[in-house]
Amino acid sequence: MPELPEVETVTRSLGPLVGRRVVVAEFRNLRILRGGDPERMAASIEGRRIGAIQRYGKFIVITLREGGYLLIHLGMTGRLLLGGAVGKHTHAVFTFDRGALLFDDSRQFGSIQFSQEFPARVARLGPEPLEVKFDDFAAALKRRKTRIKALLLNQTFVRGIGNIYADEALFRAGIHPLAVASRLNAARARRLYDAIAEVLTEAIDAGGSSISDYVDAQGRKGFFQFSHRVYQRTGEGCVVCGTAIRRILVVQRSSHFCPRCQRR
DNA sequence: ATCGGTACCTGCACGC
DNA sequence: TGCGTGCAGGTACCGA
Repeated sequence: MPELPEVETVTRSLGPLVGRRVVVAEFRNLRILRGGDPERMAASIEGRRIGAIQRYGKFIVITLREGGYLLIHLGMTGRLLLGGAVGKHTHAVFTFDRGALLFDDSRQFGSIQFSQEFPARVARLGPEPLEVKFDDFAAALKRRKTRIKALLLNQTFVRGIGNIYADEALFRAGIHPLAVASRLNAARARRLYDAIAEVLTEAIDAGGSSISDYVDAQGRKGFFQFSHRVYQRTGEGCVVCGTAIRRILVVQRSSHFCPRCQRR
């Protein structure tokens, strides 16, 4: 489900929570908790009010007005829902003075963490792809010998790009997923930089990609999946040249590309 | 220091 | 109908 555009959409849809006071924090599955026992965590959260709700890459950081931070990652299948029924995969429930927030995650790759200080996991991330300067992006590319697809997925390089948007950006830039990052010339670096900004902006405007069951906190689906040009289109014709889209594995992840538009 | 492979979990589509 | 296989938006950890 959630890469930068989806997490951005979810974060925006959490707006109604700002100013609400947490009455009860209930953790029903401890696997998704990071650091610390559930009782102490709940005690730290209960009674505090929601301040800013911000996205850093694929992380959501909720600042509590009386101190502390709630860090939420949606993993592959995590959802945050404003209200609704507790289900089989509901792992946390936050009840507010008005309304409730449920954390649902069938694969349990997501996580919730409380920390008094600004979370180190977020501090370690690379820059936002929509904020990084081209010169810094190009210079960082030059320093890395790994394949470009792997690098785009590396959250310490840029934060927020996942498998869908890596493939879509590489297609728009005409770059093969196995191209070596340090060997991309300035023109190709520029095309990639622009393609990343373009695809992420379009996807945010579309409310993200709803591949299976992704919805924002108010249950709304995104529709950027209808604009995917290569992702999960293996065997279908390229929208530019008609050549069949191919799928290969790069660092154990599916990579979809057009063998004609994205030459090595 | 950087890189690639693997583990972590559940659900679904598919072929037999 | 059921069973096995492969695949799925994620990160963290391990060894080379």
